[in-house]
Amino acid sequence: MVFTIGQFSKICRVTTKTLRHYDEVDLLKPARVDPLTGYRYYAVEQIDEFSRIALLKELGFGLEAIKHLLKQPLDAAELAAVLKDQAEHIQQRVDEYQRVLARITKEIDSLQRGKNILQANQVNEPQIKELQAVQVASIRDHVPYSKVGELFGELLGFINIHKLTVNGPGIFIHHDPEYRPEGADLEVCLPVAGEAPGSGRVSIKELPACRAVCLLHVGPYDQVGSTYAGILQYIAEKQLTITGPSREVYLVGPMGVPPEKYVTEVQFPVA
Amino acid sequence: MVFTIGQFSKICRVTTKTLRHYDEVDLLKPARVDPLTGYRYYAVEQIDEFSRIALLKELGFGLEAIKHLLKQPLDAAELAAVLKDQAEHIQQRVDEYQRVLARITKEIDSLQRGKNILQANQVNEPQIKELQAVQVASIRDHVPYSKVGELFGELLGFINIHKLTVNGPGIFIHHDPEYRPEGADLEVCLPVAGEAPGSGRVSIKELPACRAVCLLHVGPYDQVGSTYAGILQYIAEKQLTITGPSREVYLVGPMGVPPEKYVTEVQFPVA
DNA sequence: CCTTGACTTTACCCTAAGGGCAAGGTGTAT
DNA sequence: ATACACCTTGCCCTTAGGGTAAAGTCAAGG
Repeated sequence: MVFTIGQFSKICRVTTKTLRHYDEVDLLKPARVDPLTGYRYYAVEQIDEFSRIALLKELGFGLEAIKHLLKQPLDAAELAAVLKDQAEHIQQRVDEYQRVLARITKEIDSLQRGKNILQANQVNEPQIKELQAVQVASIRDHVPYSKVGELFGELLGFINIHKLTVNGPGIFIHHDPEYRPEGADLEVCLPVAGEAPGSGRVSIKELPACRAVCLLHVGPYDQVGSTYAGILQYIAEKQLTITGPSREVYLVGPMGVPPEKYVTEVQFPVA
Repeated sequence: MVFTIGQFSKICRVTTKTLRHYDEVDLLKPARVDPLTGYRYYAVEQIDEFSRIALLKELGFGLEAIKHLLKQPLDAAELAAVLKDQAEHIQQRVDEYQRVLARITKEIDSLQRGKNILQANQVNEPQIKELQAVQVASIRDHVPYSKVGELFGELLGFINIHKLTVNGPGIFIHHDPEYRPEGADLEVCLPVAGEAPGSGRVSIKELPACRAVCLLHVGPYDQVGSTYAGILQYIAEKQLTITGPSREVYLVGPMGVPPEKYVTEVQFPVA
């Protein structure tokens, strides 16, 4: 008993296009292909073969994965492990979407309180952001501000030695509650990927996620004061509470561009 | 204040590739493009423009949708409606994935009871399927079996007149509890898409979803008896209860192929 | 003035799972 | 012989960019 592709597609309730695709990717080859005409002919047993593929597809596997799963037979325990793994992947997807849903309802909410998200913001309006946790290499020390560049150099040396990868802009944390012209309690951080032990002055740690009021500062650092003032005024207006030391993130920093082009984001953790 | 694409990408925490892509699809064009070099230059205000795009993206909108959303300003009520609509779409995705999750856990379950899904089935082993609900045009009448072809012809005429589209194989429902050689209580159905009133003998209705024991029958109809026997034996073995009239689905039917190539699926609704 | 290195440009191919279409060959029935 | 349904390959399309290459541009240092 053998079927043409059209008949087989009706039996399996799929399009011929799909069957040709499966042929092409070696997932389900026809039992016979006429060497003269190229016509594909499928055998009855392939109905079952197809239905196993369809089952795996309903479980969310990709064609490549299905191919491997069908290639060599797994015993029940192995298969169960694969399925559990798959379930985890799907669960991650679900979690992602549910975060998105939460964000949407939050936005609808704030919309009804009169904030239209799509309205253009004033460029220099502070914004509340949810900062994500990030792994960094960091050095904390009491040094004058002018030495900050050297600390970043030290970090880069450490990162090179330990073969880590920098994956984000430099961060500068201001541990002093008030301004102190020299010997301030400073911490410089570079986001890194990879594992390494801290050593000497350098430690590997995680900057915790937090909510923060953020404001971009464009231009040289000597005018950063007004940006701080802007944030602090915003915090006062909204009656927020500062919950940690402020950070500066060097988005476009002193390498390669003149000071007027520096871009720094100033962040104050708040609740 | 104006930035090159690299600087702007750092400020916005996004790759240059993405910015070029947004340029290409007219989502975010640089404030100025040097006509000689093609260099893109972005203005400070575009940081805000970008952040609105990023926000919408976090809400799960596609780039095309974002473009339309940003093109003409919506008021709060309209925007809220759009967001609710979007939330519904996302919710559908979540539901789909959760159905998949349910299927996976079900399969793990049956795996632990010793059924390996990936094992090749006997080709003629009955299977339990969840049949989906489907809208059909149908005629029910007491006629001899030999007139069934004419009933399908009548349905096709109706479908042509009302400009419906057939979107599935013909279905034949056996309303008699036992065999009756003539004047049996038969119903023939064709799955259709579109809306139309029933008229005369033809009615538009929905075949309800159900669980059914299914078995393929390959070959001419006069040997269909053994297929019925196979199903009924299976039902008896598994101690299932028949919950409705049996159906035959004409997967590869009498049009264009000789009787030995007919493929029919026999289905018995069970609980 | 020249070189160097960082940065930028366009252009092409890739992703997953097919959908749509066109031009041309094939099978079967009348 | 012809009509018509069916089959073939081939090409382009979908999302949101990623990767790479070859070549042009920018600013700084010698």
